[in-house]
Amino acid sequence: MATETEQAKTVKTLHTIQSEVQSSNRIALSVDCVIFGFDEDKLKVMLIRSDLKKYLGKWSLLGDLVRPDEDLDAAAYRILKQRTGLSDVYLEQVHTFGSVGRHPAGRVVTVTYCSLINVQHHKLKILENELHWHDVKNVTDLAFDHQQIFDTCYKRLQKRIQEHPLGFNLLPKKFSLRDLQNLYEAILDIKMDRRNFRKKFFTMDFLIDLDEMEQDVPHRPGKLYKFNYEKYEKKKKKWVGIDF
Amino acid sequence: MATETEQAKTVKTLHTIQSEVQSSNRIALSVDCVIFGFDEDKLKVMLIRSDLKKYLGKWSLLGDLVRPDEDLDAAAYRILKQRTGLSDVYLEQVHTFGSVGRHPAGRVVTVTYCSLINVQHHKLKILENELHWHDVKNVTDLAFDHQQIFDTCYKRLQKRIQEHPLGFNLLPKKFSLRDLQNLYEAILDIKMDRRNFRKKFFTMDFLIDLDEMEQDVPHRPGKLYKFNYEKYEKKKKKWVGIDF
DNA sequence: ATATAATGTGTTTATTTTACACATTAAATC
DNA sequence: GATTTAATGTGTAAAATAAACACATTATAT
Repeated sequence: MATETEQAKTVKTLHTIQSEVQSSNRIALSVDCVIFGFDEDKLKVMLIRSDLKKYLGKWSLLGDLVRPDEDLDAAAYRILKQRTGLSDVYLEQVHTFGSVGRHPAGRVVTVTYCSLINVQHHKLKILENELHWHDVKNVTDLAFDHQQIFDTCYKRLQKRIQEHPLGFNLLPKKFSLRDLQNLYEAILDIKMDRRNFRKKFFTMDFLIDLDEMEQDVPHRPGKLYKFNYEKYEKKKKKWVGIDF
Repeated sequence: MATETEQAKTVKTLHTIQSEVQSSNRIALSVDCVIFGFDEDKLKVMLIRSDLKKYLGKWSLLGDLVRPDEDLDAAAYRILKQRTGLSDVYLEQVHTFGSVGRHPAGRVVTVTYCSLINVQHHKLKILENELHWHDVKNVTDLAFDHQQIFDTCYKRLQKRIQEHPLGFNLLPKKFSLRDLQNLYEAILDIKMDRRNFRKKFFTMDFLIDLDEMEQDVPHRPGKLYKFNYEKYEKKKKKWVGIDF
């Protein structure tokens, strides 16, 4: 750490000093997106092949520099639009990574976002660099510090899906309870009791029974549901208690 | 948003193109710290008076530009060391704010950190600009977008203190259960049942009974405890279930 | 028609949370 | 030094939630 030797001699607020917001103090800023999808009952992440010499052949996240006149979130949306063609997607800022040596091209601080998309709703734009979906179970040894970034985003997703109705962004509008359970089991990498899982969601009472059945399934079709966002927004939990 | 009109014509990975990590694309990057303390059974936050014309007289968070050769976390520790003199403090990155117009001096993206310190362990360095502790209940109308930043960090604290043993960073090493409950009540802004609160913490079994009593209290003294970090690290919860 | 492999449903038990009351202790007061 | 005071310290019953577990039902495939 560079802090130990430094002590406040002259103290100024950052916010008083315009001259410091200068070229010599500026840093390249990028956005990296961890784009999750759910397909064949597996959680997938979108990766692209790096063609930077140092990381040749390795997979990396999708990112780009933030433009000087562009909001951070807008930059993340731009990446998503470019790569998936989708505009209305779930997007959440997760963490900013800024180690001095994280990028071989120089100092690049990256703000990372987690995105959830419905793989049915988009067609992968394989333009170059082999844009691919990868099973999250096989994601290892990414380029740059992207493994760390991916791990952080995946853990965040695992946590948040338990507390918020994010998962529905990964499913079709109409889904069966089996689909939903498969999603949770894939993301959390656990098995759950089918009966208690159903009871849980029925008790929460945020699913709308569409009175439709699955089509073209090899066995007895299940009922289809959609998520009731309005009701959720009204009745969602404030909070709970102490538990660690 | 600036994204809607833009579609991928040429697609390149950020990470292939060194020339783009250039001056013209660089952005000023700052760190802002929301430093919390607990005193007189109230949650406090450290603020400093802004002397920027536009926000003259308003309170603002403590921050500074990140140096080109400095890790993000190191920059945050530097601020803390400068302002509190403390080195070993709880510090957690919370969110990065990067709206184009958020700073009057130009484009400044700020990575915000939440810090928890024990007010007993440090002496406030009132060097200039009236560095002060403020009751969080009276924090309104901060300079810049600092109100939004503060709100975000405070909410994060409220959430995390329920799931992780952060709170002990705000207390003296030895504390009574009453101290602990006052802390939780102050941070969460609720009242809790004293008996159930005790039962909760005794059941978790992370408190070490020091066989000492409070001194100089106006009524019956309570027992003193310290937090057992080792035991917590071994036994902490993996996770729970679906609940929203 | 039969076998198959899933869906759909309910009960029982254990655990956790909530609500609530009284005895105990040290300091402060008279 | 006896009394009052304002806390601490403890326990139990009821309610809500979570976990464990089994069988009937249905559409498809054979």
